[in-house]
Amino acid sequence: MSETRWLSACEQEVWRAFISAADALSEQLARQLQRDSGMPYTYYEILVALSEAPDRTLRMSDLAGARGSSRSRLSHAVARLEEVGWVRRRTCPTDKRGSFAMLTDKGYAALEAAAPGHVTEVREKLFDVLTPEQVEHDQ
Amino acid sequence: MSETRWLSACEQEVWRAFISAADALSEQLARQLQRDSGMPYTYYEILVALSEAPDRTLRMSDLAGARGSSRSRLSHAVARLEEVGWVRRRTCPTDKRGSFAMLTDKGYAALEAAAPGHVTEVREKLFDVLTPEQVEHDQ
DNA sequence: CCTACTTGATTGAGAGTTCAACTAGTACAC
DNA sequence: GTGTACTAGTTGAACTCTCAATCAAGTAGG
Repeated sequence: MSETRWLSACEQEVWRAFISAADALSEQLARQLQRDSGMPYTYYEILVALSEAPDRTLRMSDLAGARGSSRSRLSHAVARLEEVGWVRRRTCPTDKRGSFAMLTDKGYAALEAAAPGHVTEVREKLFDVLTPEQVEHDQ
Repeated sequence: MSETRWLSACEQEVWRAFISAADALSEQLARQLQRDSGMPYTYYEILVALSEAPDRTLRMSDLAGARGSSRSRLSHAVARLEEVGWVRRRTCPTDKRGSFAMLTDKGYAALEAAAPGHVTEVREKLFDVLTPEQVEHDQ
């Protein structure tokens, strides 16, 4: 146990500004999605990942791995998404423990409907408040 | 309804990198606090805000306003914090609708115990991976 | 073969958040 | 003063997330 390296006043300021800005941003985006499209941000991410996969299908573990999500979280989420008919599960024929999640047409439609509002929000809340130099710098 | 201004491939990359980094960071910090001190990050923020207030006391609405928290969330949170004895409520004598939240000695002790681990995590996961120039730039 | 270990995924309980009521007290106008 | 609107805060239900436990299926080692 070494001594704690406390933050200087300046570091604390940077830190608090950063975390509160980041939190505020992701909260606003989550709220917009929930309000306008009835889905949490994490579900949107799942739909996006599936929509970009071949056959709109991914193994559960790959889907969990892609986002930093736990298996358990994903399992609950996909269960919910299956309830609303946006995703369907299939068991893997070669490894019977495994499970595929597949985006349904209905799910794809839901994603298509949600995307414009979300992208617009990302623009307004992130890119429109950054200068092009800042974007370049972040890259 | 105007046309959606979609993100360019480059913008999308910046955006995804940003959001996943920010999420990963705040998740790690939240996990560390929960694991080592048994409190969620939002509760830690409440304790910090109270600890910095005169008499370690704040009106509920001020406490909610300081962080971007909803009244409801704060109400539930303070109820929980009262259960574990870290915070006590007092009604406001001049406005009987109002309510004060006050950090108890036990709550202050819990905060003191949690702080070193949290600050160390902030250092390791944020400042140690940034160059001083980057910190300066962010400021 | 058969036990032991690992892996893919699910389940359930407990906790925090949100949204929409709802209570109670204050302010302001007529 | 009395009705109306607003403000402070709480409550309950629905939902998501986490953690630990569990199950089922594959993989080794003897």
